[in-house]
Amino acid sequence: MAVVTAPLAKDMFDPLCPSDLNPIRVGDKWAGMIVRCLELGPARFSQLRVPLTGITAKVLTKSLRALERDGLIRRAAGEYSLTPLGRSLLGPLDAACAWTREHWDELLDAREGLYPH
Amino acid sequence: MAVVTAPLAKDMFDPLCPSDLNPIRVGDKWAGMIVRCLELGPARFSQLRVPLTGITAKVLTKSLRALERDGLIRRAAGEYSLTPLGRSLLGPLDAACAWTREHWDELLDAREGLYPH
DNA sequence: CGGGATCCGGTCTGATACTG
DNA sequence: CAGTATCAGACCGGATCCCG
Repeated sequence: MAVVTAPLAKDMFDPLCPSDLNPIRVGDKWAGMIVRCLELGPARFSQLRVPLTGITAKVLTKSLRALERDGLIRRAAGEYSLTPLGRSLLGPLDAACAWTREHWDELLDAREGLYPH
Repeated sequence: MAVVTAPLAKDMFDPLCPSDLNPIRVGDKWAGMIVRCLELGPARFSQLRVPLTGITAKVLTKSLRALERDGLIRRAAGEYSLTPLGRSLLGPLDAACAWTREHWDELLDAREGLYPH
């Protein structure tokens, strides 16, 4: 796969999205988004910080280390990329995202009243 | 679906299984297992405690409340059961379980050395 | 039986400062 | 640039006791 040199979009993820509603998660809070970012190609630390709005260096470091420890990503020459194992995770991750998109309104309805207006 | 009167098995889940290795999760630590239990039919509080080895009443209560709040389970007449939304979650949950089974040895290898012997 | 109240130790988080 | 160190506060699951 070719290296993507285009910068990752700032609005790749909606920081206002109440993603805590999603009952399906991959790793910690950020792991799923990190995998999504790396799906497009290797990226550097500071590149990853752009779409992951509001993440601190410490937390990003911790998430990256956890993913590395679990064999899902690899670090080489200052760039992070998915391992084959990490890439294989994209399948179930897509399934989870599809489910969430499909049932998003039901999830919101279930919590209706908890988020007035 | 008929009500399952047979008790849930004590060894439905392996308490020694290092399930923290699984990068895909549904809700909190227990939510996935609870959904699995209810897949077989409605169950009561004390029935659920049997396969969920070691769970305390407080934690089970909290998990059940969270699942109820999110519209995945419903409580009626002292029995918990899956809602249609909760049942629809079984698809992606199966996909996640399949991925984990398929890559379990790779996950263990990745952490090799962290668990000596 | 089905929880609620309380306490506690560990973890996670954010902010800030510092470094190779 | 790519982190590490540190500290304070929030949050977490687990244990224990209690209650209708």
